[in-house]
Amino acid sequence: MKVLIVEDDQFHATYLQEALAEALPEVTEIFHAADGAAGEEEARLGEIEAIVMDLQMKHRNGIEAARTIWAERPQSRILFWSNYADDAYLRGIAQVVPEESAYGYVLKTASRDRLKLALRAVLVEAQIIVDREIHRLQKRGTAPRSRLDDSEFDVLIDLALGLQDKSIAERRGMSLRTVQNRLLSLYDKLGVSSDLDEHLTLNKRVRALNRALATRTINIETLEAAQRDLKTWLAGRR
Amino acid sequence: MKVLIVEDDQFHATYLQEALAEALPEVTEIFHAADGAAGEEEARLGEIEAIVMDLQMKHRNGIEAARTIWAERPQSRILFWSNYADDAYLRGIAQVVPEESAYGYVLKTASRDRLKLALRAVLVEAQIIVDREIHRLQKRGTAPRSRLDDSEFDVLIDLALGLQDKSIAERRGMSLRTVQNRLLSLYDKLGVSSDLDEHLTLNKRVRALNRALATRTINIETLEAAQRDLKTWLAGRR
DNA sequence: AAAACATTTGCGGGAACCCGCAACGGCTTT
DNA sequence: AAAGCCGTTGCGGGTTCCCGCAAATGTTTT
Repeated sequence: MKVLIVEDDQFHATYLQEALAEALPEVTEIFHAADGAAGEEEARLGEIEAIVMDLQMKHRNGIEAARTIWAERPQSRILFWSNYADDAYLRGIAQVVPEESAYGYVLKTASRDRLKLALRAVLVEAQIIVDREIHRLQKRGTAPRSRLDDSEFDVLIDLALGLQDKSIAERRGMSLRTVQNRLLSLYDKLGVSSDLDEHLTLNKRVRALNRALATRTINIETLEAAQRDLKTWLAGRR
Repeated sequence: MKVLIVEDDQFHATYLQEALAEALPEVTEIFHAADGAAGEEEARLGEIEAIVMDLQMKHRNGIEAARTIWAERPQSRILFWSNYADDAYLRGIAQVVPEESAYGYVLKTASRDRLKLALRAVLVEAQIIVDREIHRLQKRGTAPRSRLDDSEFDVLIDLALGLQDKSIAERRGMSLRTVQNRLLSLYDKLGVSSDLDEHLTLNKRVRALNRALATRTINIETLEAAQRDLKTWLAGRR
């Protein structure tokens, strides 16, 4: 079996390599790429369908790389290995993972045993496994009071890019007032006006973005990717 | 000479330890702490004045730890060792570094030689040394078109927290209109309306925060720290 | 099929925001 | 001292935003 490691930190890459050798004796070859673009290339050339992928990398991040890899070989198994338990990453992955594939999400702080377990479960057994840590990120009470649904999330993205209500309505095919309804529930779920002093009225729009970042509902990579999407949408609209 | 390493990633900590041993034979003892709070404690108990500090750590980040360490022993030399070339970090450090101390900023991607050089320059020679990488973060044209001055930066922080014009004016002791002038120059410097489609009008407030994040002028740690500052200001205002 | 409930949409109004214009300092130049 | 420059402040008006109210439409329950 061939496995590809996509990871830009040298230490973590060698650690992974060792764990991989210990956990999966059936592995015959280990390839290594240091960023997303190189990872896509390696996977294509080597016809590799078992991949361990770091998420935050310089030029092209792990989710984007995964998207093109899965587009070419939907049955690829990918284990994401990340520093952070950001809900934003999980959401990004959920949007690109095809039906017939397997994936996993392990934190870099996980024990070696747990990593080895995940390696076997995803790469060999083609199971889906997600670190439980991610589901309880209640640190400092900074969790949204209830999970955003997809349409709310879309509006949040557009808000975060700086679009105004009218443009969001046009882009998402809703009426102006419906967009505003979504915003209201966003403000509620993100806890925009709950914390801090109650006599202090805030700019809800900005505060919503602030809270979304603080709760790790979105992160900077999300924003950068969303901006690229917006650009292609704008280009196709004329 | 005693040196303290504050770093929560085990691999990076041992790598640092090796580099330290190679670069500085005069080092007699190496201490290690895995997060900011523990680092402050170690420095206090061990009376250590030569420190290598990671910036992004779970609970208490490197800048906050540095602030309390420097408050207790202003002559401490601290070498910051970070994954990212964010202007936000440098600005944060510049705000807490006392006159009589030395510090440095090295990226984790720097070569071992450069790291060793920085270790000697800061910890032994008490020089100030900053990785040049930070000053040219023009990647994808995402640099502010001109550097923000301190008062603009203050307003940016307040904007990012979600304060509205009136509250910013009160907090910073300016008139409403002056706050708005600052905002205008912020919008200009951050390139709020330049990119994307020119027929698309944006919500400037949110877009400003978006751009400030994209250009690494501020980051999530900045926001979290700023929010704590705001809370104490609110508490002291009644 | 009727009733109960949820979601979408339009209308309207008060508040906040963006920003041009002009007056008023304070500071430097001549 | 006069003139010129720059940051600050007030005023006013056009836009956008936030959101209550109520009608229309869609969905589930009985």
